[in-house]
Amino acid sequence: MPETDTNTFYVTTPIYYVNDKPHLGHVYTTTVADVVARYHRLKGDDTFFLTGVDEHAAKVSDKAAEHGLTPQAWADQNAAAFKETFDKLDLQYDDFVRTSSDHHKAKVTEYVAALLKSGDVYEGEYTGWYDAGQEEYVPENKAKDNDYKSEVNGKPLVKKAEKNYFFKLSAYRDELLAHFEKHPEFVQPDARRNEIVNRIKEAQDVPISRTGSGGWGIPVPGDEEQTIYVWIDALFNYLTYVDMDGRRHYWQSGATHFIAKDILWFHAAIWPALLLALRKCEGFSDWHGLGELALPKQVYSHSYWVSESGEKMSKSLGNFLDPAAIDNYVAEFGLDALRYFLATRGPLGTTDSAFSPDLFIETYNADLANTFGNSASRVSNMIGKYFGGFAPDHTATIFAEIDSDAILDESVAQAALVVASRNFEKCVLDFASHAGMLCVSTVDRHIEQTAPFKLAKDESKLPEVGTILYNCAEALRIASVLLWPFIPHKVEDFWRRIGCGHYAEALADHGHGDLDAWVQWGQLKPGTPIEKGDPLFPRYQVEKK
RNA sequence: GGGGGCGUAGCUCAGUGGUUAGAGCAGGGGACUCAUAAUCCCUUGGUCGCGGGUUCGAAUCCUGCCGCCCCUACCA
Repeated sequence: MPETDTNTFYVTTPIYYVNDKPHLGHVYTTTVADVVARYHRLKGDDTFFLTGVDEHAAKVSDKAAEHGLTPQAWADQNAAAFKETFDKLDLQYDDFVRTSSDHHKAKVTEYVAALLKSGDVYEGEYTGWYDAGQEEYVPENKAKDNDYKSEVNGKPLVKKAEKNYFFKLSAYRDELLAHFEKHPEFVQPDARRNEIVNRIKEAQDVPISRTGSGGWGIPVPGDEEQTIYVWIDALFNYLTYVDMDGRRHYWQSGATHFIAKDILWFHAAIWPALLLALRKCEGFSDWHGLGELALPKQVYSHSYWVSESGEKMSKSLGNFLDPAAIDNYVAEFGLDALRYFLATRGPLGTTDSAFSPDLFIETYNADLANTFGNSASRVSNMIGKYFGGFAPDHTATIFAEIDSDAILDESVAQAALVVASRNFEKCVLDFASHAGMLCVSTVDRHIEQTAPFKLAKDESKLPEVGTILYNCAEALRIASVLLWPFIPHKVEDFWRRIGCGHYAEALADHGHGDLDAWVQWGQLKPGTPIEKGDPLFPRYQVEKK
C-alpha cells in the first residue's frame, strides 16, 4: 500500500481496563478515533487505527479466582465484551491489543531489558505507607487525609520499604521540556499543556515494578520476583503492536494518541520519556533502518461526559451509559446518529459535556433529519418528478437572482473542503462537520431563491430547472463525502442512490478514498439514475409541552 | 495544601484589548409548497459568575471572592 507520495497516519485509543464493562467513555474515545481514522482513509492516507484492552491488573487475577477461572480465561471473556461493543458500532480498528498476547509480552520484555542495560531502569527501594489489611501501598496524600490509618479497617498504616525497579524520569526533564517547547502541538488542547510542563519540572523517578502478582503480568527481565507495573506495560502497547514487519512505518510517522484527561501525565510525560530513553539503546537509534525511534506526534486529551445534572458518570453513581443504554440509542436513532452526536457535541475540549437526551434529539433533528436528510429528499424528489429520475443536463443558464451565500459552484466545494480538512487535521470535529452541513444549507437557500418547483410548471424552463437541480445534487454529493467520517452508513446509502456506489466500495474493509478527486465539481454525470428512497434520517417526533 | 482549567443569550458553545458581544438550537412573526409539519426570511433574548484594579478602551490583562472540574508517584 505505501506509495512514495502517500501520507501515513497512526491513531490510537487507550487500551481499556478489562475488568470494567464497556461504557460510554470507552465508546466515545474509540468513536472519535474512528472518525479521525476514517477521514484519513477517505483522504487516501495509509492509516492504522489501534485500540484494545489492558489485562495485566491485579484485579483481573483476583476476579478470575473468584469466578474459578484462570486470569487468561477471565481476560478472554472480558476482552470479547469490548470487541463486541466496538464491532456492533462498526468502529473499524485495524488491530485490537491484548496485553496478554505473546507478541506484546515479548516486546515489552525486550524494551525493559534494553532500558535495564542502559541504566535508565535501575533497582531501587520504594518506601511508602502500607495497608497490611489491603496488601497495598497508600499514596502519601491519601494516607494523610485518613490520619495515616487504613481507609478500610482503621488500623494504623506502617512505613514499609521494598525493592522495586525505577525509571529514571528525572534524567529526562530537560529533553521533555525542550520537546514541549519545540512542538507546542504535542499536547492538545493547549490549556492542558501548562499543567504538564509545570509538573515535569519537578518530576521524580517512578517505580515501574511490583511484587506478588502471582504470575499474572510481565516479569522484569532477569528478576522473576518482580512484575512490570500495568501502566508501563500498557503504555508500551502503542509501540509493540506496530513493532513488527510491515507496520513500523506507522510508528515513525508519529502517533496520535486520544486519551481522557485523567491519564494525561502518563501519556504526555512518562511515555515520551520512556521513548527518549529507549532511543539511546542499542537497536533504537536506527530502528530497523528507519532512523531514530520516533516520539508520538500528538497526545489529545479530552474531557468527560457527565450526567445532565453535571455529575461525573461513574460506576458508583450508577449513572453512566452502559452497553444496554447505548444499544437503545442505536435502536431508536441508528448507528450514525450516535456517532454524529458523540463526535460533534462531545467533550473534546477542556470542559465536560452533558449527555442530554434532549440535546441528542435536537442535534439529530436539526442536522441529520432537517438538513442533510431533508435536502437529499427534496432534490432527489424533484429530479424524479421533472427528469424521470435521471441527473439532468446542466448547460442551461440560470436567470434567477441569487445572493452570494446561495450560489452553488466549484467555489462552494473548494471552500467546504478547506474548512473540513483544516478542522479534521486539528481534530476540531464539530467545525469539521459544519463544513459539510454548510454546504447542505447552501443547497436549501439555492432552491428557495431559484424556485425550480415554480419554473418546472413552464415546460420551456425545464433546461434551467435541470441546471439548478444538477448543481444541488452536486453540492449534496460533495457534502456527503465530507460527512462520511461522521455518518458513513447513511452516506453510503445516499451514494448508492446517486450512482456513487463505487465510493462505498473503495472505502469498504478499511479501504481508501480519493477525497481531492471526489470533491471536484462536476463529477456527477448527467443521465445517472437518481433514486429518492426512504428518508435517510426520519425526523424524531417530540411531544410538545 | 500545591498546580492547572472552566464559569458568555432558555440550551450547547464561539469569541484573549478596540466599532452597538456572535453562531446553532429553542421561542415569536412572516413567506413558500419541491421536501421528512420540512425549508427560506425577519425577530425576541445577554449587568460576558461577583467585587476591585490597570488602560483612552476589557468578556479578553492583574487581583480578591464564589461555584464546578482535572492532576498531585503505582488502583488509567
